[in-house]
Amino acid sequence: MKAQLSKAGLADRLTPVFEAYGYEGASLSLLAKAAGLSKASLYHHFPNGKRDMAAAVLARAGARLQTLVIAPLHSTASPVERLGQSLDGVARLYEGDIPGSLMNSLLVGEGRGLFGAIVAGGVAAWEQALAGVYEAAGKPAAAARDTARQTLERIEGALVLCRVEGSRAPLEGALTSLRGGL
Amino acid sequence: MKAQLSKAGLADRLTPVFEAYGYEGASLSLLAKAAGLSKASLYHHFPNGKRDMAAAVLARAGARLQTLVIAPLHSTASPVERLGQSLDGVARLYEGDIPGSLMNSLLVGEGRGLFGAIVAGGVAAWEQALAGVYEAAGKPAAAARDTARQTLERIEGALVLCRVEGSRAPLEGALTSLRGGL
DNA sequence: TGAAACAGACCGAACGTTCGGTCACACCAA
DNA sequence: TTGGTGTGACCGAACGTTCGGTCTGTTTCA
Repeated sequence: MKAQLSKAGLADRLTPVFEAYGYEGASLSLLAKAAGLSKASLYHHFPNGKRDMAAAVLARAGARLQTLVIAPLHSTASPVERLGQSLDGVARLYEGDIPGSLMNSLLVGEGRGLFGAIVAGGVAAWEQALAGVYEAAGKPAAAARDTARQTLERIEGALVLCRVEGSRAPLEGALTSLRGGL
Repeated sequence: MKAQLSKAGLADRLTPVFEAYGYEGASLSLLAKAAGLSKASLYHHFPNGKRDMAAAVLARAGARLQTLVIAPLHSTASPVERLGQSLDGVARLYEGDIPGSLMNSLLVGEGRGLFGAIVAGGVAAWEQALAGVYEAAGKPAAAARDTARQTLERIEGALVLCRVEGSRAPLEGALTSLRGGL
């Protein structure tokens, strides 16, 4: 038998654990249970252990960010449509009843030294793409950068508030509000 | 010797550890080193261990939030001045080269179940006080609530970006921008 | 002298990790 | 068609380490 679960599928199963518990909080026991495998089997797929698992999860999240959120910003549609599709992508990227930001959780504690640079790269790409759309919508370059930064702040802040309130409402509210911002 | 360090002073020393590492990541070794005490001595001050320490740190942070950020919102000054003083308080509350949100770090993993309700209470009080100022500034009640929510999102989001970028700049930028929002 | 403050040594449990080995299946010569 | 061999997926059990937490004191000062 070749593989009951692909590496990507495995990463998908591990994602919610890292998202909810952070790098240090995601114990091998929790990860094994989420994967439906033993700890030893996890090492068969990720020879370098937890670091490898988190890296795979982060790579998967980066790919999803790229396709769901950033790619729509570069499409040929009108700026308003591009922003709308990208925000739809955000809603799909952060799914679930209590959405959590992997980027946020993974940067608590030890994870910051390990994955900080990767996360920073993804965020920078997102911010730049957003600024491009706002500029295409007619804003001066400096104002477009400011608006892009504000958009990121509001999305990430809303995700924090989602965890505080234990609800999806803050994210949905922020997205609705942001859609009207252009 | 009665006490080389008061409980509040001790909590202040423990704060950066919880802030940077979260609840699970903050090990007793790290906490003891930060306090300048042995693990056994920490248990003298906090009989219930890590839970007590985190609770003390959180209580201290709540008190600082109250005096630095929320109290100014309730003063007799003009709405614009009240907001300005409160944002100054935010800058002082989140000090340091790479400011971190204790509320955010502490809600990753196990901490959410332990302290989620306390944090949610503090945030709700902050949001309500903000909405009061925006309403006093002439906004309709619904719009005031929306603006208050947005302000919180931007501050918390900026703190996330501070950790991503390893810099204090996002917070300062957001505060400057928010000051101009009234 | 009595009590508070503190620390070294220690505990069972859980941590991340590794090892030895089982199992199901693909492949191939007889 | 069959039996032997190879291989990748998988797991139980254990590794050494560190975890949160406790015990038995010694020091310090009113």
